[in-house]
Amino acid sequence: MTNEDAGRIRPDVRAALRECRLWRSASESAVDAFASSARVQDAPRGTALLAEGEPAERFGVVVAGKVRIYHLAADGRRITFETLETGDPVSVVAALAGGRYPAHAETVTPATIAWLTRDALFDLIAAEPEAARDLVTDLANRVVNFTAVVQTLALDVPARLARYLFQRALAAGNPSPSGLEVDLGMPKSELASALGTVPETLSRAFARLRDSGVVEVHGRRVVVLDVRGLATLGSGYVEE
Amino acid sequence: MTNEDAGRIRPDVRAALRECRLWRSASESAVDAFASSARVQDAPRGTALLAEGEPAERFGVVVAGKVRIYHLAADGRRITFETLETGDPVSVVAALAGGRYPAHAETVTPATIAWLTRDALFDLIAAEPEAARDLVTDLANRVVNFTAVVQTLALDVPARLARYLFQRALAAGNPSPSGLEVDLGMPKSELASALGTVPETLSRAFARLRDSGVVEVHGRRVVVLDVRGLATLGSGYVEE
DNA sequence: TCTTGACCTTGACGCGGGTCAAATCAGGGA
DNA sequence: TCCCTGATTTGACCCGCGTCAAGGTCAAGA
Repeated sequence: MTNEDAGRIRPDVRAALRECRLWRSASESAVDAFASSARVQDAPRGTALLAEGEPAERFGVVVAGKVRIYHLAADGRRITFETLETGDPVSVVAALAGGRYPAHAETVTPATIAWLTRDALFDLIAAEPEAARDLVTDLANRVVNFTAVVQTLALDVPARLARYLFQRALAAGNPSPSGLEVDLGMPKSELASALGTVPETLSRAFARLRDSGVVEVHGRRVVVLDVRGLATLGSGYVEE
Repeated sequence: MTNEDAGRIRPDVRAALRECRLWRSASESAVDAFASSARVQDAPRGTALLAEGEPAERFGVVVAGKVRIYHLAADGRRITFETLETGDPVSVVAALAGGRYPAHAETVTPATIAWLTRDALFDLIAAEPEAARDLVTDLANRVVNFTAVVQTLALDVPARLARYLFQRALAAGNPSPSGLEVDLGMPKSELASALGTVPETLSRAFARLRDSGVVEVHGRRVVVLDVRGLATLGSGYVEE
């Protein structure tokens, strides 16, 4: 780990902090002050950044690279909660809650992390009410998302996959002659983990969707032929 | 629903708002101002307070009674997220996130709810930085709790039950000759829903724990004979 | 062309647990 | 005391999915 001189803020660190949605409305000077308190870590791929159960004394912001947040179940199975990229905060909720880290974090690629303290963040929101509002809104959205995750886990795997593809198709689908084309952007084994299952079961789920005629699968590229059918299989939420 | 005159704050409403941990550090005057903006609803048992999917325009605080927060899965199964009592906030995260309610809420007993607006809460935390800190901490704790819920759902039902009984035994167990006695305080069918299962499976889980010799079951009263064994079945976390 | 290895797919099998149905139990009222 | 209603328990059955094992595909490299 490298300690940065407060007087010299790395441009990539400043940019990443500026991009972080937790304090989007904060002033430039507040972010700079914040950035100058950061401790920057450049880590190779596969580095354990923090371990579940440790006291949560600090939090991070991803400056570059990808970071995986996951839980190791008692039987050794790994549940991936999320994969973080530039500008995303790492374990900020644990640090704010003041307890212990509820999950592990490790780098998936070579990555740079800026580490900050809970108190620095409290100072920031005390000084800038707009930032407090950003932070509260973001935390509230996380809770809502977790609620959705719990609900999704009640669905079977094909439905979870359908819901995932539906969201991806709407958010990042490229129109093509036969339908919306989605690039998974990760190995299917990775997707399986993100959906809370294993590659074999995911493979069968893809086969089901293919046989139902709602998607075509070509390696990592998936063509959604029937968006509405996909939404139905994913149990509703056609709205919006 | 009854609109309260701003000049006359119902004492039970004031007390409930005062008790709410979201703004524990707020001044008396701030809470009174907040309380005077509340709209109070006295609802009989079984009243639907809000429905999943509706725009989240307001949030509530339970003044009296019990409120169940739950999700209806596509197949009609009901998943109870939590049961709220006096001083607990209702759907405050949805209101803060500004989206739609992620779950249903209904009264389990006759209940009184004080309804408040998102803007009133933002005004409160803008005026009182300490309250902002309370709110942020509480939201962060909710996220951590949800993380724990997701992890718990990865366990089988006997393990989930063991974990639940372990926590209850530590938090509210009465020493008795043979061990810690815990009163479930609800029908087993209710407990089954809270643990994400059905009464039949819960009954079998109790039978497993009984046959293992870690608990005795007498209706709603459970005597924990072997706290350590219970913790082991619940997959660890003996610490603390 | 022949490896080698990463990734994906398919089949067989077992277990957990949800569902249906029936038996049992518990409490309240006439 | 007897009956009725709701809660709880038990047994039988089925389905989803995780696991183990066996290919299959593809690309890089010798």
